[in-house]
Amino acid sequence: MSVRRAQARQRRESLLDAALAVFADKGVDGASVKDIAAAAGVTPGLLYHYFPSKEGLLVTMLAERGFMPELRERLRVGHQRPAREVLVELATGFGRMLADRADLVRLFLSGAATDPRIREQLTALVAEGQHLLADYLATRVETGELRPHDTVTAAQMLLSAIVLGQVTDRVPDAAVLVELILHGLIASTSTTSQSPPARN
Amino acid sequence: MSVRRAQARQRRESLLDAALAVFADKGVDGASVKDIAAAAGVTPGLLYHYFPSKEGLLVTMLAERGFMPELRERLRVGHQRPAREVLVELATGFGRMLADRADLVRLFLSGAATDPRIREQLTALVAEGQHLLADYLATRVETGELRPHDTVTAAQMLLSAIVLGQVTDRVPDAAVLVELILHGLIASTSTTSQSPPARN
Amino acid sequence: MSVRRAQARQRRESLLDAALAVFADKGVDGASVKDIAAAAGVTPGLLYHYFPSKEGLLVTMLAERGFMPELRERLRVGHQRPAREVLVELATGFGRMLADRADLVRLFLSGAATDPRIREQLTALVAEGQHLLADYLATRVETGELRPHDTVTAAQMLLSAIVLGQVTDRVPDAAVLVELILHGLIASTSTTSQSPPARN
Amino acid sequence: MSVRRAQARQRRESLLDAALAVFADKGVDGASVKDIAAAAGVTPGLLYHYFPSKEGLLVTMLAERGFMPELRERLRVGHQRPAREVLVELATGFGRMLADRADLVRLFLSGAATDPRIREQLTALVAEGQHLLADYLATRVETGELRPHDTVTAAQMLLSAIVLGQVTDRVPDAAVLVELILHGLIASTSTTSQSPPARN
DNA sequence: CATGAATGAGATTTCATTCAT
DNA sequence: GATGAATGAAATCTCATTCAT
Repeated sequence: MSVRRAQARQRRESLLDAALAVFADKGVDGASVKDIAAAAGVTPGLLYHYFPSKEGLLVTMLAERGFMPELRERLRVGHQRPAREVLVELATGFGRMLADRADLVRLFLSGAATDPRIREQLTALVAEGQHLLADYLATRVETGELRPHDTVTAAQMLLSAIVLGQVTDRVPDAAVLVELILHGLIASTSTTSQSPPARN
Repeated sequence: MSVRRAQARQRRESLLDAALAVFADKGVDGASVKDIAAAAGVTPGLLYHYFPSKEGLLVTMLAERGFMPELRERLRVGHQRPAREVLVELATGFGRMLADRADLVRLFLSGAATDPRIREQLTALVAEGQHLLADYLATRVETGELRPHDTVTAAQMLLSAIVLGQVTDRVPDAAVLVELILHGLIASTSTTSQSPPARN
Repeated sequence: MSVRRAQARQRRESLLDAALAVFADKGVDGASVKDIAAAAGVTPGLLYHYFPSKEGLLVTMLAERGFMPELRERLRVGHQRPAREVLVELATGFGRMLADRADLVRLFLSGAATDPRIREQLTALVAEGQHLLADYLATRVETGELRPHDTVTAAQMLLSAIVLGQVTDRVPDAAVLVELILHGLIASTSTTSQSPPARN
Repeated sequence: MSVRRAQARQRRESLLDAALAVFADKGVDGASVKDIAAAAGVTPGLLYHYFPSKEGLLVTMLAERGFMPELRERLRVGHQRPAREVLVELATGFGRMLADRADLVRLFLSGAATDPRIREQLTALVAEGQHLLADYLATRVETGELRPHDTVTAAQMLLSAIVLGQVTDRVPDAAVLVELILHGLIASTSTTSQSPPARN
């Protein structure tokens, strides 16, 4: 009985993986149920035992294979550590994550135009990302490391540059990016002289 | 002779317009050739007199209705005017342009995932945009208004924030954005002289 | 389990039969997929479950309904029996076979002009036919019944006359044909003068 | 006025040539009017000034570009010359002609199955060819060079071998072919022993 | 659980022919 | 004569989904 369950879960996972791969590769509309089933090593009919429809498979896949979990993990940075360190780390890691999951990135891009569900997820994703990063920035403002500023917009700037850089194959250098950002964020005039903007 | 030609050109334009409208409305895959032809007041067959395929129509439409011309116009900013003024103006205008043509932005992004020709167009677009803006920044560096810096990355940051903001419906405030940017760019008081981390 | 399989095979056969009938009736281009499906009592879509395309159906049909098996059977003649008897029998039977399946002959010839796979099949068929007949002739040379000669060309002559005769509706008389052939092949010396069986 | 006429005739010829080439290349159904017009360097519309329809163009082309004239020329052999010489010459020349006009050969083959007009032409062609050759053979019978025999079937054998050889890329050697034929036709008795040209 | 045969609706594309210019 | 825009009909093929086995 438990074996059955395990097999079943396995199948489900296979299908989700296959769905991600094939959707990313051919786009949501371009991918046929047959393609996905084949990629998962099953027959089309079986897909309908695990998911109600192609649509349902897409939704579930987005929920279970989405960026959210990893994104949260990655942005749960130590709020006590200095900004430059944290931001460079984050920019690097975030960029790498996007590169690692190029599948999903492509899918989001191609799907955002067409599919309201994907669009929604993308928006939520961006919102959450900005929010988490902005929160961190706010704590650094409180410590006095950073000057008061519109942290959400600042977060947006950083993340946007990384995401779009990924998409257009013009990945910016993390250190440079952070350096540029920081010189608009650090709260002092003369402080700067104490910390000669290095570049990793 | 000329009348015929003119009418033909007209038809072609109609088809491109219809394509833009219908693609934007239903997505590339969701839009049928029949839909587009109907929107242009034409039989589906005629579409193939003017374009080789649905895909070809999409590519051509993006090329001819693309942002390039307007982008160039908009970035051909007065190189003598001060940065803050110019950048706010540009951020505002650029953002508005994208907003006005949100359809196109989405089609570009989604198409880029599928069609290499569209990806190429998009890449060229981004490159050109960054290049033009970076050039302007460089002249301001020369005048001493801005400190030496990696102008390309700076340009990318500004533009990315606007574009992605558009896509995710989180348009940043132009003034705020520029203010943030500038505080890393302005060749302010004494700091800069001490730390001239240039690249460009 | 087996029932399903059997039914599926049955369907496939139906489609092949229908293809042969309809192609023969209307020509390859004149026959629509719809026609063939209808003739098989099936919806057009199903055809693509069994065959990759109309063209693929044609190729497969020619391969599976082709002459090869029967040809081999027919040419596996008794190598011990005298030439005249064997050849007349063969010419008659071969001609009859072609006549019975005139449709197939025409499809082969016309398809060979278009599809390389069909051309290949046809070439193999011809080669095999010549080879088998030539082999038989060679054994008769060894027994001394026939004089040494280019057996392949001789085989080609006989078979060509029958095939082309079929295509152009000018089927030659088997006995006459063989008689003509033999009088160049028989190793005798003066026999010929004794039996001048003319016609015309 | 005469210039116009000349140009018009030129156009017509171009179209016929183009039709032959394109029909042969793609088959009658596979060739579109647009293809043919393009191959002739004109627009589809113009084709309808010179011919009533695609069908009409085909018929006219077959009539004006058919094998008949050349075939007749080639078979109008000197009836006084000895058989071996004439037949070898003829087999060689005929084979070469078919090779030179591979276009037409292919068209006849592919079209014979579908198009009754082409079928008809092919039949007529073969009939005429056999007739002409048979007539020659008959005169040689009268001179005593050849023994009495079914000259039509003999002619058919020779021509079939050449035609099918052409089609299946197994062109037989003209000399060998004629040698084989002759040894069934020559009215001699002991000749055979004098010239036992074997091959195999 | 799992298969894969079957369907029906619809999508893209082709094409011979006509005719205003 | 010559063009090429325009049409309408049809053809090939795809696909999500269902269901008997």
